[in-house]
Amino acid sequence: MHRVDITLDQLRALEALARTGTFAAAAAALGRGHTSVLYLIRTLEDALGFAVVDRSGYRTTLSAHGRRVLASAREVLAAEAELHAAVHELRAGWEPTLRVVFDGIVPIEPLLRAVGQLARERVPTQIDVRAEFLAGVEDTFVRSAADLMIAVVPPAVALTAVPLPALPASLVAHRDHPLAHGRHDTKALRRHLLLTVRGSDPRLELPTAAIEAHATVHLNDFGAKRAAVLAGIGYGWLPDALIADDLARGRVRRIAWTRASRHRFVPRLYHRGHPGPAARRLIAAIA
Amino acid sequence: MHRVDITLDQLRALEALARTGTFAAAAAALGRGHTSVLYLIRTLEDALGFAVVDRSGYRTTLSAHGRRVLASAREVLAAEAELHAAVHELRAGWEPTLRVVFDGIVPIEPLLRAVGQLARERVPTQIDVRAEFLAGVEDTFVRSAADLMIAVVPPAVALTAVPLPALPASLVAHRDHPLAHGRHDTKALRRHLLLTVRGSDPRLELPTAAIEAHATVHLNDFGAKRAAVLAGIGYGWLPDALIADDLARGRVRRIAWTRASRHRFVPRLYHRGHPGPAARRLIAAIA
DNA sequence: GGGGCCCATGGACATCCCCTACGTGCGCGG
DNA sequence: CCGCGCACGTAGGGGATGTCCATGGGCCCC
Repeated sequence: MHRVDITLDQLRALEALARTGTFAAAAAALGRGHTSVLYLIRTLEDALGFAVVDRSGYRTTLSAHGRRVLASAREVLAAEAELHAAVHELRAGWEPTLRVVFDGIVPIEPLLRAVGQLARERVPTQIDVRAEFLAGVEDTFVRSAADLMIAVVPPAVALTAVPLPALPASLVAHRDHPLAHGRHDTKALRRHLLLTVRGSDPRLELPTAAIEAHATVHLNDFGAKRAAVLAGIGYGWLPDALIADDLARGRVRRIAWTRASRHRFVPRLYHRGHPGPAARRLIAAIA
Repeated sequence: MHRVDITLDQLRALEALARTGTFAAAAAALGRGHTSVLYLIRTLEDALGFAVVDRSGYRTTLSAHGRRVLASAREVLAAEAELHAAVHELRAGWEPTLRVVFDGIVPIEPLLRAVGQLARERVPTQIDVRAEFLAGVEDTFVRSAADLMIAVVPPAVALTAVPLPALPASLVAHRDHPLAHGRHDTKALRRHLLLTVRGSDPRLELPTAAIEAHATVHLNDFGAKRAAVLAGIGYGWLPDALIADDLARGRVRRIAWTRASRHRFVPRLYHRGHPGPAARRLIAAIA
């Protein structure tokens, strides 16, 4: 039976032999004596079970089998080159992984654009981006030991923060909802269904925190919340960016509450002490 | 400076270590003593320039760098597995390459379907399909030492042939062409422009071979020839499959020639003495 | 506290890999 | 036609390399 081990050295020898055409030139390209290449090719053929060079003529050429093996060998060597490139970048200081968790309430385009840019530059860093909502952001940030976080809820752990553009939000209801027209006080609001995302956090300091509505519905994300508002199920805070169209077409209306019908979420970009190069690039691109 | 060599053995050790979790189990999976794995990982770290396992705890785990390297290592090992698979198939008798040249006049679907099927089965054979026309088919067949050929012109070299369904063709002209209406003899045809593909071959035994028209135009393929006919430039033979729609809509008409206005091209599948498995599969699928 | 794992080190040793030296076959030019 | 250059190939030796055995020590769990 054949030996089944294949060595990268053997594949490199095959590649050099195919590229240069002769054993001697291949050996020169690899920086070794030509007998070394002879040995490598011979042991490669031993492992493969068939010849890769045609020795029938007085000058050797690659056999058809050899050319087929060469094609696969180049794949392996290309993968090895990728590994080397990644290793080189890692040695230059790039962090191997970068986990980002962000609040789905913020516009996603700047973040994705920056991530795409990094990926296009073949940075070795594996970037893992995850969307959560409100308090869920910090939960997964600490649970998965993430590096960056874009959160609206101020986190409990100590982190350095970079403020991002504020997100105006409005307290809205469907136009057919009783609260959609006229002016209402807190007592009036309390009689209707308040929609929140994942149990809105007191740290948000929303004006509605004191309402303690008769009934509250906790939804998973703002998309579901918007759908619920559009269905007339209840009322609640929604970011203006999400309902600009709905407001313009009159499908939903701001509630004229005696306290406030507008609020500004202030998302912040949080990171730990000393971000790596990829994290710095991402921070610079977002902030 | 670090050594820059990386060995497949080292990558295999890293992969086994990541998969099993401990040096001892990795060694067992690789069928060697655990010190061998220790050695491989140590020399790998030496080559990389950074640690791949985190030895700070009392149980070792992969470091973040190690996980990143592992991802690239798996790519290399996957490429190696591909190579092994190809080698295994080649040893089982599959030919490394299969060159097919066919006449563009024949319908291409059955051939492409068979090629796609082979490719889907991850056959190691590199399949190279090339379209030519008439005599050009045999030219490239002998020049590129191809294995299979679907030709309409009978080849000069001795090959075993498999007949394929005949391709009816018609002698046609545009409806506004003088030959499109009425009955014409050979002398009448000779006064008009005969369109041919790549200097039609006498071996085709077309009835028009004796015409020796006043002027003949040699085109590169039947697509161009159909376009020339539709433009009213001349008349000539076109396969019915190509002009079925044109005939139905009356854009082109069969020429009522006193000799014949229809012809049957008989394509044949030619191959050399002993086709390999991939060639046999292709022959069976087409014929 | 002891048994069971596991990592780690050191030394021995067989194998492997590469080199030097030399031989052979072929084409080419004087 | 015969040497010369080039390229492939073999033989043998020696140093590097990879693997194993034996041993030690740390930590968890019972």
